[in-house]
Amino acid sequence: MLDIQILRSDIQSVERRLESRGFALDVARFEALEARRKSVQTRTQDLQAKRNAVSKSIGMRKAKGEDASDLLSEVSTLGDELKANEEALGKIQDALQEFLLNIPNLPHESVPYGQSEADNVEVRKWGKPGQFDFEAKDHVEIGERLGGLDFETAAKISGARFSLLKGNLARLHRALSQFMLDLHTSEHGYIETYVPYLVNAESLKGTGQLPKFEEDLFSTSSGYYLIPTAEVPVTNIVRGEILSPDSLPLKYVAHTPCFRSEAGSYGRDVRGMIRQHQFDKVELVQIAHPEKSYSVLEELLGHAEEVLKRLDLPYRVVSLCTRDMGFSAAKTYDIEVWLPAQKTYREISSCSNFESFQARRMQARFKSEGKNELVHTLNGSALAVGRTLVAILENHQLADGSVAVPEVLRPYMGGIEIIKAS
RNA sequence: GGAGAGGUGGCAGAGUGGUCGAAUGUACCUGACUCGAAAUCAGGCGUAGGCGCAAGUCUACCGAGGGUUCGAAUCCCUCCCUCUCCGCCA
Repeated sequence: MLDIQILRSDIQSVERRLESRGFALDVARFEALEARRKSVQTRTQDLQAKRNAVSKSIGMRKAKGEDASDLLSEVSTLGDELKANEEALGKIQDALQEFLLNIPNLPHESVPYGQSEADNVEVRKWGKPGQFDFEAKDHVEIGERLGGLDFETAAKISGARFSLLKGNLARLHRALSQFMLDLHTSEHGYIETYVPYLVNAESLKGTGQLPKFEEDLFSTSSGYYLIPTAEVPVTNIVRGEILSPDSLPLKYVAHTPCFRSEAGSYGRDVRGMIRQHQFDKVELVQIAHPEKSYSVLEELLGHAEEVLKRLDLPYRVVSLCTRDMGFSAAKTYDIEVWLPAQKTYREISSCSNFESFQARRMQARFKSEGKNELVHTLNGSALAVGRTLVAILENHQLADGSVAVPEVLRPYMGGIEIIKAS
């Protein structure tokens, strides 16, 4: 959520900056709501002040045993007008709140201007896409031949866009998340967390998924939502809190499943486990001092990249352009891993600085020289586990259809070096 | 799931219709005393918002949301959460 003060003071520049990300700010509507708010609020508060003053006098007279009937008749005429004003004010404030909740974040000045994915700017590349002296197979074929990847049974159990892993591939999947958690806790200084996978609407509003993106979420009959990312429960740890400045930055890591209904994505990535209703992710979250958040973003990005380096997976980092960024982000880097079968880089991580956008929704603050100031929130996948599994199968495949296990994972795999068909 | 007890400021804890944004204690900040610290004394010390150049002033907030009343922390309704006991369960 944006600070309403900047809409009041400089709406033109807000409009311009939002236009760069394809959002048309309804300036006229805002100004009309504000004008009405101002007059109704002033009137309401005047009436409240008057009522309070008279009521207080009534109390004082009654305490002395005096008659107060003149005051009672005086204040009774206020009632209807006050009630009407209070109701009107409530409606205006709800409308303003809804208006604000549906405005995306302002892009940081360093974000490249662009219309689509094609305008994202490559920041760096690491590793060389492997050369295969045989036809590189995709992960579906590799996995099915290894007997560890079974979409048909997953479809029977649940439906489309679910997967079933077995044997060494299931173990590899577990090894990946263990490895990632261990790396981030022991070398990068994150605190491991275990969090709820079902959350309330307030938390989703805090991180920006609600009210605008309800259709992307799965929900339960009892009013809970399944988390679309660990960002939601982990970031909401600080919702409504006032932190001490020396506790910053808070660094949390969580391994969770993520559930996305991906309405509207039908037809995209229908094959394989690239786009699923359920996938695992190891997520990094930092709660940072506003002055430090951009150096924290670089650091967090580096932590995600480190996973790929240790797994020996070629990748590149791109800075998302204005139109490609998510609703809540001020700046986002995507990490894309090389997939030999598709002969292209595909997203495997997304690292963002939300500045105070989520913090304002959550009222997450810290004490700064006696005053409360909003924190900045950041997060990044490090990494999406399912897609990492895909990348390993494809990049480390061997001519005979087996797959080499990256060295750092072998301790988690009971020393297995090669996954062969069973 | 059943029965009961609760939710008040950073913490503890008063307050059951009126001058209560809220006693008191404690923590914290400032000042005095001290070479310094402790102790003591004095003052300050919640959040969000409106109006105002400012000084300031007004409004709202006692788990959340409704209601009764001239007036609600206090009464009524709904919901959430915590604790105790029982049941069930991993």
